[in-house]
Amino acid sequence: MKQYNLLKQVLKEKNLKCTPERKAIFREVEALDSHFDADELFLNLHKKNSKVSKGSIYRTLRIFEEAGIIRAVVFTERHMHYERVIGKTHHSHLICKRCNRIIEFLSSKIASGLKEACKEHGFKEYGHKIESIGLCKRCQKKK
Amino acid sequence: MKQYNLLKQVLKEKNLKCTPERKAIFREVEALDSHFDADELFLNLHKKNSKVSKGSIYRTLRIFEEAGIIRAVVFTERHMHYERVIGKTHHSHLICKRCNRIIEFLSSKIASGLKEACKEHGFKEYGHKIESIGLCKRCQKKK
DNA sequence: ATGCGTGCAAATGGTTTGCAGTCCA
DNA sequence: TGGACTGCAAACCATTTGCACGCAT
Repeated sequence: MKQYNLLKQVLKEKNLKCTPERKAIFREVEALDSHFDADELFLNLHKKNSKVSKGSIYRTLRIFEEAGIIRAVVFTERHMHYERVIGKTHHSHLICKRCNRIIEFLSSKIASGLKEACKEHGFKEYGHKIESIGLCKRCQKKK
Repeated sequence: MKQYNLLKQVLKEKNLKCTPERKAIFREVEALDSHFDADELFLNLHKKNSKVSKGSIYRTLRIFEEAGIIRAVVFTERHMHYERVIGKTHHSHLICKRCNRIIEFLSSKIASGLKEACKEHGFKEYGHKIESIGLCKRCQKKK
């Protein structure tokens, strides 16, 4: 028994259908607490015998992103990464260039600074990403 | 007579050669005040009869990015965008989802919030990107 | 001289798309 | 029932790479 209420609501708003494939992807996204990409999703789903095609995954991820269920985040490599938005606090990222580790953090200063800027420019914000690139503590010591 | 001192210094540090192609790309990057992508660079250079190949442009952009001369910024579309870092203040972006306009802004609150977070996690920052996605003033009125 | 850098073109690979069949609503 | 979805595979397209030649050092 799963809570697909949110999913159904989102899909209904956009006049889209609630298919088993979309449910499976939604379930998997909910289960993942860290960042993920299309390929991970594909592999995870296949391990669980939900054989959703790559095409459908890409199509669905776009829908979920537009609906604000997930957001695109890191682009160190050449493909897209996502993270769930729903049920997570809005945080920023420190990304280690060496080991690719991602440290999440919260900052009220940054949040309020951003809010001020939006107000000043009459900008209506949907979401944001804040990413610092550098070396994590561990990797600094490595040389 | 151009100032290639910075370029030469950067290249020497990495044991790389200062070729006419790299000079041309550097000159073009200096001339551009707004964001750009590899293709724009390619077209601009060809208009000016500097026939640098796409391959070399991509190779050079990577070098420049690693050297901190430029940085990668917006990814609304499926290809990479860059902006010059040298000679520009460190700013953040408000990106309009509808018209793709980019508003640059500065915030000391955000800067200090980031600095705090780095300190707290022992993170050595090389650079960061701060991007808000939403609707600009003009596009909000459009409907 | 010599080996790094370039142009060119072919290869890559994540993502998109067209199509025919399937299946929610 | 009928249009929306899916799987599949081909198409896309920005970026990367291999190679032989050319030039900076």
